[in-house]
Amino acid sequence: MPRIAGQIDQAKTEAILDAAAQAFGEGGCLTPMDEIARRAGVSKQTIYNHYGSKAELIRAIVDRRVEEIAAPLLAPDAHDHPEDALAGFGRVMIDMVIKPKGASLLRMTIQASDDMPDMARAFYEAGPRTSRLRLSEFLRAETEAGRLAVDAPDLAAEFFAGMVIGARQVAGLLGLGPDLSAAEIDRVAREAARRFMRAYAPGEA
Amino acid sequence: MPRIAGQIDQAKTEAILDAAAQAFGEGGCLTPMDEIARRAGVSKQTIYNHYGSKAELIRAIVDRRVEEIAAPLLAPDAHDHPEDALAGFGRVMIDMVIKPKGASLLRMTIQASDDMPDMARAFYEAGPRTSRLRLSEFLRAETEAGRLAVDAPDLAAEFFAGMVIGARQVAGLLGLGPDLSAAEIDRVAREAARRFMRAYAPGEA
DNA sequence: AACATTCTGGACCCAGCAGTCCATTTTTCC
DNA sequence: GGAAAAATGGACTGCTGGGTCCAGAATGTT
Repeated sequence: MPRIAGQIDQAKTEAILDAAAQAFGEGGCLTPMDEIARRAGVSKQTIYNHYGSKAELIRAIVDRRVEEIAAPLLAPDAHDHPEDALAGFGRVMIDMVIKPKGASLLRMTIQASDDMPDMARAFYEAGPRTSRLRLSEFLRAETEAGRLAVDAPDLAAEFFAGMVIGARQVAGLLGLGPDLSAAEIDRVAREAARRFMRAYAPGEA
Repeated sequence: MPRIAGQIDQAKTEAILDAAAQAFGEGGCLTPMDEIARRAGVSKQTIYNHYGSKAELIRAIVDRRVEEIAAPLLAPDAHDHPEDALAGFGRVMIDMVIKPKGASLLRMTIQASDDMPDMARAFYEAGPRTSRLRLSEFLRAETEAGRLAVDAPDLAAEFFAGMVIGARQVAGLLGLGPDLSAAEIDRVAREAARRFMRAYAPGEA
């Protein structure tokens, strides 16, 4: 058997995926396949050899990006002071939303959600949903440890996530730049954590 | 001069705009013009008599919807207890984000933001931006009156808006239903207001 | 009644783009 | 070197959808 199937595949597959992710991120899902091929330095036919259709390609991008982006979003570290743990968690969330990779992923998913509602749901579960769950778990644990007084962890997690993300997500979706430096990210995350601690401080009737 | 120009216009213009807004809201901006014509009970040519192109039609929809939707978002009433005022404001924000009109408007604007960045910016200024500003103004006034202790009103406004909106906005953009009853909206808004008050309560070092 | 204007509906043109086909070249294994 | 698989590139198909054109009908004005 010549050309052991699936060895060079891997390399080209990656190249195609990267090029497509970048192109779709910049120009939206309406970017023609010819351009993807051009950017990937690959013939159009080759794309169709690896991915059967544009829809499958998009799905592959979202699938990969979702795990890659959700990875750094670990549960807050319970060994820190809760305020520091929250601030760290907040920083990662802001990063996720602001960085081109994260922003364009959401953009793509929204655009494609009409034709593939299942993918949209999968994205939501893997992304926003799990981040809230992890945060909610953390809040519950801290409450049990007496360092916080959170009665409704899910809602509180929603609150904190909303605080740090704010309008930045929709601004990004509208193509309005990030306009937030690393220092500002840190400041926002810290302040959100501080205020959240106050809102849920234990030891009040 | 026969057929005084611009009288029957008005009625048809409205019909077209309504039909288009609904159609685009449901199926996205990719909905064909033929369907708009069909829904409006109007010939395609007539649409092009009123609006020169699809882009202009979209722009007209966004322009009208933006003011119509931002209208109920008045500044919180300073005569109420601040917590009640905030809760009321929060309810309106959630409504805005959840209701089909608001959700589809944002969706449309995002989809069209590639081709018309100026419109996207105008939407952002008229929508999210002004709501934050009004809230921020309110917080500043309440702080001066000694009922709150907000040091950074803009950031605090961002926090509160984020709390009430949370992930509901992106869920809506992904086509995942509202799944929030009027009672739940009220509960979320109240709880957010309560926690916010705690976070920014005056009289602490 | 005569006329200007708009509306209708349906054919029509044209561009862009997903996806296919194919003759030719390259790669990799035996 | 030779055969099988895969890649190339470029022509090609087919469809969708924006926008136009036009002949005739409807609606008004004078």
